[in-house]
Amino acid sequence: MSPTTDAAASTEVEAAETEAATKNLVFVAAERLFALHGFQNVSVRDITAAAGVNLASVNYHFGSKDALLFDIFKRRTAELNRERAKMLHEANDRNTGSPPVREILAALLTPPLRWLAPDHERRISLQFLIRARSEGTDEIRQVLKTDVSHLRRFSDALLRARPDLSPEDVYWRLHFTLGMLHNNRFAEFDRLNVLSEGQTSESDVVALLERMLAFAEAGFKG
Amino acid sequence: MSPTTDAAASTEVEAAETEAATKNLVFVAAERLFALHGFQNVSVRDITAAAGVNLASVNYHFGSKDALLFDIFKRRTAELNRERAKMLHEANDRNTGSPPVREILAALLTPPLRWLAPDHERRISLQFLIRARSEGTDEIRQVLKTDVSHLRRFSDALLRARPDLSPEDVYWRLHFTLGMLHNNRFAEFDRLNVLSEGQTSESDVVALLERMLAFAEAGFKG
DNA sequence: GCCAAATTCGAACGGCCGTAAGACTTCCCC
DNA sequence: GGGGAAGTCTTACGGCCGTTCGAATTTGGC
Repeated sequence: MSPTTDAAASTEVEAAETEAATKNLVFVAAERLFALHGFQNVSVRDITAAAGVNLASVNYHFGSKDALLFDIFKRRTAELNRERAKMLHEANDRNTGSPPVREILAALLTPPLRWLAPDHERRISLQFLIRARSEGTDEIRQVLKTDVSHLRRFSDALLRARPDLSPEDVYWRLHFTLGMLHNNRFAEFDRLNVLSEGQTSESDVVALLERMLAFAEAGFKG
Repeated sequence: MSPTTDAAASTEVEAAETEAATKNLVFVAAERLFALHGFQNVSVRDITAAAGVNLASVNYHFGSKDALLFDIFKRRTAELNRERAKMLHEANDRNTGSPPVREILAALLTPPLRWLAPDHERRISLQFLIRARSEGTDEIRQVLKTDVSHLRRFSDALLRARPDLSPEDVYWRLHFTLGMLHNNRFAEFDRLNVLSEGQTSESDVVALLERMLAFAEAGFKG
């Protein structure tokens, strides 16, 4: 930012995320590059060049490249989980007793699929999260393995909705449902378009959510 | 192999794969390391050290590290697709008219899940394939996107089994089913064990196949 | 047993990487 | 407006990377 500290500059509408300027520039540029090309294929120099900041900024503001990745992962995961928890909570309020399976699954799948919409502000964040889940550092993988408190909310809810199922049944079906979700990166959509010879114009994420919900709910019905 | 060219050495049961000795050592070591640690995290030096061969072997026998990866990918993909095609063919023979959905899905899922068995010779190959699918080079991703002839066999079969479904329905549900499958790397199993607090002793792949088939079949029933 | 081709080997090259050190600038509070 | 903290900049270090080259060695046909 140029040294013009005019008071008029405060009229900019750039939302709340403006704590340290360059720290945020790095954060956003890194998230985008990681999401598009993968962690290992993006260098610190790529990030700082894209952000228009100095090379040393990453290590100054985040400590290391690994720590930067972990920072992005933690923040976006927290955001996504917050939206999911809110929807699950609302489903609980809407229903006396346990919500039906479909509403529980909707609370799990709707937030990430909303993010996936072409014009959504968090579209790149979801791509980042999906990638970080499989390509991330050992630290990230450790968190995914050990911190299951978030998922437990959903498995508990599903167990209450379907007390006839064994916990193992619920865990596996939840696992399958998440597999369906995590498979939705860009390339796969393309494959779909090739398979269907372009007959489908379904970049419409709402329709995709409906398909996924129907499939997963049927899987739980069995 | 030591220079003992005894005729008795031919009694070894090492199957067919013995064309160039070191070329195969490199192939096997690279597949294992790529599967366990990812393409980017394994150096040519790691591979040749694990294989017990000279550093230059990779470039001499395969041309480059990328070409080595692509070579492994091509061979293992062909093997897997061959087994799937065989099962689909047998399902066609078993049934007059079109095979039921379950048998088609079984032809798709059984081979990779068989490979996943703890003592199976191709266990590491499947981990490699799952990893290459998401972390591979642009060349691999290009093949996955454009070469859909293999998957088309299955979508065609499913369309014949369920002529009431639109092609789009079939494509998406097939996509979901593959997502369930591709999500089965090692780490995820661990998460399952944590979630279920160790109550499940289900490293049994047969039971996993049954669960996946039931879930996917139900998804297609809807 | 010889020769040419195929393979293996040791060594090194150029390049990009993450990170750190130190000088310099900006900001803010007293 | 002086001074210390916070941030930015330039520069470079050490290290690992994929690949290559020419020499040494092994192999296979005659």
